[in-house]
Amino acid sequence: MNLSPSEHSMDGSKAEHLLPCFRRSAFDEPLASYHSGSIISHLLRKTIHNKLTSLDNSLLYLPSANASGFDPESNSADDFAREEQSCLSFKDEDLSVSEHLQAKRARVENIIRGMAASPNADGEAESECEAVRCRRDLLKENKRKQRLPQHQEPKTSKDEECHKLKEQLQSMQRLLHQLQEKISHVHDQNYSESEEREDARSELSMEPGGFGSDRAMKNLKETLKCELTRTVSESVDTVFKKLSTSLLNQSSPCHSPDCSETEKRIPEDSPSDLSDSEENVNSRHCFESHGPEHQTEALSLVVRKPSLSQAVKRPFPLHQTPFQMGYSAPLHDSQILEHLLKYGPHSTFCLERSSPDSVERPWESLAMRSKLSSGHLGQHQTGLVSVDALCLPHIKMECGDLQSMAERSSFMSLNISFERSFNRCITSQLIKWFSNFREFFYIQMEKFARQAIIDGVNDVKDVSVTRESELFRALNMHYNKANDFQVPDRFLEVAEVTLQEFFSAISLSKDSDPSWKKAIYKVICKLDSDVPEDFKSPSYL
DNA sequence: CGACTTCCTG
DNA sequence: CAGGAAGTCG
Repeated sequence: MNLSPSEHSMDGSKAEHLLPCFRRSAFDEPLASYHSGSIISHLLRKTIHNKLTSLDNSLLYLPSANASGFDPESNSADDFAREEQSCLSFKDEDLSVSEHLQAKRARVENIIRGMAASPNADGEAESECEAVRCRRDLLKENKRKQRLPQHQEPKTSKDEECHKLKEQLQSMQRLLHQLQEKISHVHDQNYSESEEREDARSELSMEPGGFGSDRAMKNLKETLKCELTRTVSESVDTVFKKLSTSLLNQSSPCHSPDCSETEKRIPEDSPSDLSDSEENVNSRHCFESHGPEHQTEALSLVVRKPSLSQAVKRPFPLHQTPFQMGYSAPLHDSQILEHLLKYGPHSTFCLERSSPDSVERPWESLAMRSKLSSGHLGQHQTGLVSVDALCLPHIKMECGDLQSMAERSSFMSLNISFERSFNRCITSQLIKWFSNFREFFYIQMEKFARQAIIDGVNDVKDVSVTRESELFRALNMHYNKANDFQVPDRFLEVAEVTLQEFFSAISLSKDSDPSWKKAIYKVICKLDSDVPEDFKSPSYL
């Protein structure tokens, strides 16, 4: 059976409905390929984009918001309330948007609180997530209150909520105070320095000056940005280490004893094999990270393991810059930071990286460009690749001077807690995404297998997956909407095997067993690929 | 018990 | 895609 578009119900509109986040106008672009690296990169781009957008706004906003003076009882609360007012809309028709904003806000607040926490307060980071949850619950509760009669609200819980909210406010206030002090410190330092320089320059050229405060603010911003960037970078490292490990571990969903052998040995291929081994040579992706820990495992379902393995490899030598306009000369670090300040961390700035590898992978630039039109990267995207996780590790290394400056101003201590909370959030989110991707794959398999049975297919040999199959289109819409890469034949093979497994199981009514899918998972996980030796080498550390 | 996954729901 | 419940594993 060939699940062609005309034969099945999974038409484009339905696919679009299923995948609102990947919606695009053209559904009939030529089907290209999957590439796990791009998938990872998509995920991280979005993640970092979101995180940095939130963080950027928060970090750079907080000091100035209270520049007029710190008043814990009024200013912060008012600012908080104003922010609440501006961010949240409680119009009925905007409820979904409002909830979304609330969730975002909760994350931001979590991060802010993380910064406010003392470096030794391990428990605080823990409680921060709890606080965010409480806050989110509170927000939901408040919405519900608007609809319900007031007397239905227990007074005790209300008091508790007020107490929690107050604690959060106080925490934020402490943070604001700290930031204010640091601002004034940096400001004074830079102002006096610039004054000296200005005096000297005036003597020489009589040129009027007065850029001291601007410079101070710029330095401060750079410090903040650098710290933020560095933190994000390290967070991404951590995420990838955790993510790749976890996803490989769960690549054999079956936990039955007879599966142990499979779990010990790295399977050869999997439905995650979105590229075959040959194409995998080309699968090194711009988003690659590094870390102190040895990376030995990789994604299984949605993301090809070897690709992920390469995803944790440093994409470029330390002395090289990933920021490059096309293949032109690398940008100076100051340009990078300048760009970050001007256009934000998620702005379109970093194009193809300059690694010699990219020459071997002309598709990369193609893939990057294709993202332009795909709309994946959000409405703000106007260029190619964002300044995001792709480049952050590099920024980290290049801004050592600013970093030390930040250390001197004790940003490090704040940063530790910040990182911790941040890591937790971003990790869980990424894991969730990959989990969702895996889920989608199997859901589609089951769905189309059932459809085949309904369509009267009797022989499992008649079940096939081709590039013309509607099943393929559905998957491609999900994983490779912009057709960033050529889907390897191997993926089709694995998808077909999976579909046949589902078909057979359902045909034999095995789906009456609650754990009937485990047997299928067991088969599929054996199709996983080995982790490349390169990936295990110390050079990936 | 923490980390993760699957399943379900919105 | 996100959140949560429930189950699994080390």
